[in-house]
Amino acid sequence: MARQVRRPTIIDVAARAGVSKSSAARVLAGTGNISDDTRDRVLKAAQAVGYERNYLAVGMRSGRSGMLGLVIPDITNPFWADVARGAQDRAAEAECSLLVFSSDWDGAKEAAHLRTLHRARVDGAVVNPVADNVDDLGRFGLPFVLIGSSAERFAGAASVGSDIGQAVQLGMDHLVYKGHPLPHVIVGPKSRLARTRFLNAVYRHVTARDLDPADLVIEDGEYTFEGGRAAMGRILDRHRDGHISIFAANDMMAIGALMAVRDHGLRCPEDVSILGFDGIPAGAFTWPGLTSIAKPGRAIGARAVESLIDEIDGQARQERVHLPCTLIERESLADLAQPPRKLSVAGRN
Amino acid sequence: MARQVRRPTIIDVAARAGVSKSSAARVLAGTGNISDDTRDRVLKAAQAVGYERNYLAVGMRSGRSGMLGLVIPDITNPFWADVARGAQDRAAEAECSLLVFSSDWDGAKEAAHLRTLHRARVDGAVVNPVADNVDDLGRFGLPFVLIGSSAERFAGAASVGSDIGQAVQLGMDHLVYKGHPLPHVIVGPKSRLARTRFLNAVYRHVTARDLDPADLVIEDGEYTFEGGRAAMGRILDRHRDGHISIFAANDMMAIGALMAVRDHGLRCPEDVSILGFDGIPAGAFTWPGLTSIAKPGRAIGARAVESLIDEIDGQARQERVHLPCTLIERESLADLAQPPRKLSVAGRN
DNA sequence: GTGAAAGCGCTAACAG
DNA sequence: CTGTTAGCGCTTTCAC
Repeated sequence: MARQVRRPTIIDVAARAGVSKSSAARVLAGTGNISDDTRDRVLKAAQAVGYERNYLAVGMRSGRSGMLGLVIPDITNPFWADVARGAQDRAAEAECSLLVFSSDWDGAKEAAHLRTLHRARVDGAVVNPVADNVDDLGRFGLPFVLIGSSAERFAGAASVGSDIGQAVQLGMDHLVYKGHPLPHVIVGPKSRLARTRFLNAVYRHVTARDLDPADLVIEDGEYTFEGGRAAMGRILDRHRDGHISIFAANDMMAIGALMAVRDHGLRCPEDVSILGFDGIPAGAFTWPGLTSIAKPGRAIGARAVESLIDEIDGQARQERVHLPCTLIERESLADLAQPPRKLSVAGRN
Repeated sequence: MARQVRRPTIIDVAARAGVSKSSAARVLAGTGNISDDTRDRVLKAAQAVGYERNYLAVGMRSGRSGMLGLVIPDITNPFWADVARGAQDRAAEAECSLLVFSSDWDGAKEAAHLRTLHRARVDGAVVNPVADNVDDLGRFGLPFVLIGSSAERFAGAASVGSDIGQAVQLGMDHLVYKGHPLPHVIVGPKSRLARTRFLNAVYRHVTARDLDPADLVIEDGEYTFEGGRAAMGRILDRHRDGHISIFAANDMMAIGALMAVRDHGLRCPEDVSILGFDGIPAGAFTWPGLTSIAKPGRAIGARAVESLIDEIDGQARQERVHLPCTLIERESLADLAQPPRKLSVAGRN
C-alpha cells in the first residue's frame, strides 16, 4: 500500500488557481472578502487536486486543535458507554474529534490521561473525576466540564449529571401508584456521596406524605451484584410475612436482590417487588424484567460536550445541569393497588 | 478560570538553559549527540518552566500526529465497548491518543468518520468495515487494520478477529461432553457472512464425528432478541418430545430463545438447553445464566492496535490474526451425559 | 557537540 | 479585494 502519499497543500491549490496563498486560504477558511471569481477558481482547484485542510497546521496557528477529551471510569460499563456515545455524537456535530480514555476509577490513571489530553492539545475535556486531579486541570488552564455524581464536589466548574432528587421522586411516586407506600431501601456504602443524596431524597418523599421515616428499612452494601444479593438476603432473613417492596439505588444491586429472592425460594414480583436505578441494558434480560429508573447517560454526554464547547467559545456558563431520569417499566413490580387484576399468576399456583 | 495561559515553548527552555533552540530540541526529543552537561541544564530548565512538548507542532514537522483512530459500529454495544477498551489500553501504552467513532452500521457515517480521521491526521486507523469505504482508506494512503467478521472481505489488509472455527469447535465439543450430540442451530439471516462461517464450522464438526448432517435442524432470524425468540418459537412449535438442545450464533438470539422457552411454559435447562455465542455481560443475569462462547473483544482491540502500530512503523505484517474464544459455563446447559446427577431439580417436580 | 537557518501548512496583519 | 510577509513550535540539515 502506498504509504505517505504527499498530500496537496494550500500552496498547490493556490498555484493551480493562479492566486496567492492567502487568497486561497481565505476562501478555504471562509473568512474575509473574496470575489466570486476567485472563490470559484480556488474551490475548483481544491476539488481538482483533492485538497484537504491540515488541521494540525491550523491547530498550531490558531491554538485550536478541534479535539475534545473524554475521561470516564470505564468504557466497558454500559452507563459510561452511553455517556461516551452522547459525547461522540455531539462532538461529531460540532466537527470535533473525541479522544476517549478509561480511568478505572484510579486517580493515577486519571492524572496520566489528563496529561495526555493536555499534551495532545485538546481544546477542552469532559471528565468524571475520581480524584482531585481536576484541580490540576484547572491549573492547566484547560476548559472542562465535569460529569457524574462526584462532579459537584468541585467548586467553580461546570457540571452535568442526572437529577437524583427527581429520579427518587419518580421512583417513589411509581411505587406508591403501584401500592407500595414504604419500600425497603438498598443503598451503597456510607462512604459514597451518592448514597446520601439518594437517601435524602427518599426521606424527603416519605416525610412529604406524612409517613413515619422511622419505618423506613435501610440496608446497604457495595454497589455490586453481590452487594445487592447480600443486602436482600439480610432483609429476607428478617422479614417473612407479606409482600416486600424494594427500591435499590443501583441496578446491579437490584439484580443481586432478584437473585437473593430466588435463593430464598420466593418469587418476584409475587412475593417481592423490586425497583432498580440506572436503567442498564441487562435489566431487560433478567426474569422478571427489572423495572428501573434510567439515568439519561447519552443526554449527559451530549450536554456535557455542548457546555464544553460553549466554554471554549468563551461563553462560559459555568452552570450545574441536572438532567431528568425516566421510568422503565418492566415486570419486577407487583401491582398491589388493584389486587385482583395482576396477581392471577400467583393465585393460580 | 485562567483561559489560555501561555504555555512555555522550547525557546523558553533554551533561553533558561542558556543553550540554542536546537540543542534544547535535541535533548527534549532524545536524538543526536549531546554533552551530559547540556542535557542536564536543558532538562532542569524544562522542569523549571513546566515545559510540555507541543505535539501539534511535532506532528506538523514530522508528519506523525501520535493519534490513532477507531471506528466501530456502536460503542454502546458491549462487545464493541470491550474492543474499544482493548484498543485504548494498548494505545495508551504506546503513548498514542485514540479517536473513537461509532458508525451505527451505516456506510455514510462510516465514510464521514473516516474522512474526519484523515483530516485529523491520525497516523492510522482500526476499523470494523460496514461498507466498502475501506477502499477509500487504502487510497488515502492511511495505514489501517480491519477488525470483525466482515474484515476479511477486503483483500490486502491486515485484519484481526475471533476464530469462529475454533469457537464453534469449542461449543460443539462442550455440547457433546454434556450429552447433546446434535444441537439445533439458530443462526443469522442468509445475507450475513458470519452465518456461513458459523454453519460451515458446525457441519465440519458434525461430519468429523460421522453424524448425518441432514439431521441438523437449522433456524434463522435477525441477530436480535426478537429474532432468537421467533426462531426458538418455531422450533418449539414443531418439536415436542424430549430434551431440545440449542446452539445460537449470538447471545441476543440465545436470550430471545430463552424467553421463547418460558413463553411455551417450558424450562431451561430442564427441557431445553441453550448455548450462546458472544459472551455478553447480560448473559450473567438471565435466569438461568447463559452458557456461552465468549469472543475475546478486548484482545482483539489490543491486537489490532498493535498490528496498526507495526504497520505505521513500516514493519507491515499484513497478517490475518484469529484470536481464540473461550467457554463461559453457566446454567443454561443440562448435563445429559450423567442423567441422575444434575437433573434432580427437574425430577423433583 | 553546538548553533544558525530553513521550513512543515496554515493564518493574520499589513500594505497595496 | 488581493498579495506580501511574518510567524505558530518544532525538527533537521548544514556548517562551525
